[in-house]
Amino acid sequence: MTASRTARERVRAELTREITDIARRQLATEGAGGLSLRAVAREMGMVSSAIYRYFPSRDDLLTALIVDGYNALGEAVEQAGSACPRDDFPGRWLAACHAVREWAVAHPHEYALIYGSPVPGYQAPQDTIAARVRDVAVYGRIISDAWEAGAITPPADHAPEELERDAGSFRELMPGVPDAVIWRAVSAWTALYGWVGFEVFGQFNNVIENHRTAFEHAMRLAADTIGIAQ
Amino acid sequence: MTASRTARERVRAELTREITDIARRQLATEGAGGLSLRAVAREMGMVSSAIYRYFPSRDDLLTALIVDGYNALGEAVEQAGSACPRDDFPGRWLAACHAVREWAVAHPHEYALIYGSPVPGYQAPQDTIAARVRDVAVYGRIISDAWEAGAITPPADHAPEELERDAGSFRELMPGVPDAVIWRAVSAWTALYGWVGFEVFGQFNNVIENHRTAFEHAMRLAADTIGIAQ
DNA sequence: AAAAAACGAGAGCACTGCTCTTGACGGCCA
DNA sequence: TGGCCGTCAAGAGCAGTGCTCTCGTTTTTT
Repeated sequence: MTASRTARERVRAELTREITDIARRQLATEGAGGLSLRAVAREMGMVSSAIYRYFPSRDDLLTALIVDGYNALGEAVEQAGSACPRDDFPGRWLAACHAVREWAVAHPHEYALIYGSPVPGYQAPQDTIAARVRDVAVYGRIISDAWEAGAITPPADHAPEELERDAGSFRELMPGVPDAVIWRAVSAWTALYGWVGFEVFGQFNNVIENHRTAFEHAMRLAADTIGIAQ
Repeated sequence: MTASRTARERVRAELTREITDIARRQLATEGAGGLSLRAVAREMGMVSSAIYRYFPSRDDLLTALIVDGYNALGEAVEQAGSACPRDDFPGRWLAACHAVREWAVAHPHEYALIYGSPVPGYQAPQDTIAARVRDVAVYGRIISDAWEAGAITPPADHAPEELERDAGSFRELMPGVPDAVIWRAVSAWTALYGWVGFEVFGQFNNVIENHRTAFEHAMRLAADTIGIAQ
């Protein structure tokens, strides 16, 4: 079966990959709205209708790029997290934060695709949910590791009772962690992506210059909120 | 001069307003990408080229909507902030937070326009910067009021020296407030808009149900970070 | 009343996503 | 080896978009 694949399926896989590569380049320069199937076809020397043999619609091509984006971001965060000693929880936290920020700054349009406003008329298919949690899983692991190791000072407050059910999805990512810490982690999470979004989408233009330093300071404050000893 | 205006300029103002109204409705249903000059013209019973007498390009129409959005959001936050007793700083903070969240949930596409990923190829003109700071000015005033009243516990840490210049823009919004508090406020600010963005853009779908309660809890934690006594 | 400015309508250009049909090529079974 | 079926690129075409230009008409100004 591999023999039969070699001929046709191999060139098909190659072309599919070439399409996504060109599309990703277009995405990086023009943004999601400027992604044009016809332009991709033109750059490949194909006629536009031929692209539809590989991607049934523009949204399908976009979906492929989104999944790639999730995986690329997730991989960057995973690598950063695993580069630190396992018991250096502040270090792992900061490394993961820097990873997502640096990836986002390097790939602003791809970041916009996965964490920005949803592109109009586009509905994320189920294929994406597997890859979309790779980054948050890293944060969850850091926090549950830290809690297990006693490196998180238990907060004085506790979460509102109404939120007991809502914490369910997060408990799976942070097993054993009490709800009060979970909600503090969620809050830090929103601060992280809120900052990155502000920076990538230009809200900090002409306001902040030392982006990295300011970001790290903010993420230290976020770690404080969680209770990670620094 | 008002007499001469009445004839032509009045119908012009009326038509301009009608165009933006229809465009805003289209924006609310289709999103920024689905905003079509031709569709607006069609709905007005005009021919598409006539629209260009009122807005030189699609981007200009979009800019008008963006400015309107900034003003609407800013007004909502201002009203919420002034509805509280002036010395109830946690109350003012929470009210302002709820205001931006509720406005964003009620007008997701408009929120996406002003706080989401920038629409491709669109460059925000200078006209917008006047209206864009109305909401953050409210936060700045709450915090500087609170600091002046001694209602903020001075933080133990201080900000990195490198960030002294970067804090400049924020100092104007929070006169008299020390840098350490400023950066805590910025961090809370990113947590606020990070949360709202997550909720509006669907990252919390199938994850959180009691949005309002969870949001308020997170904003209380943010107030803690700033040091606002609750 | 005459000149000037503003206006709506229409045609047209270049572009988009997408569909359908046509002809050619390549891998499979007899 | 020969036929056959599926896959493929190509082309034409449809409906839609932003935008430009011109042409009469209407309104304002001089």
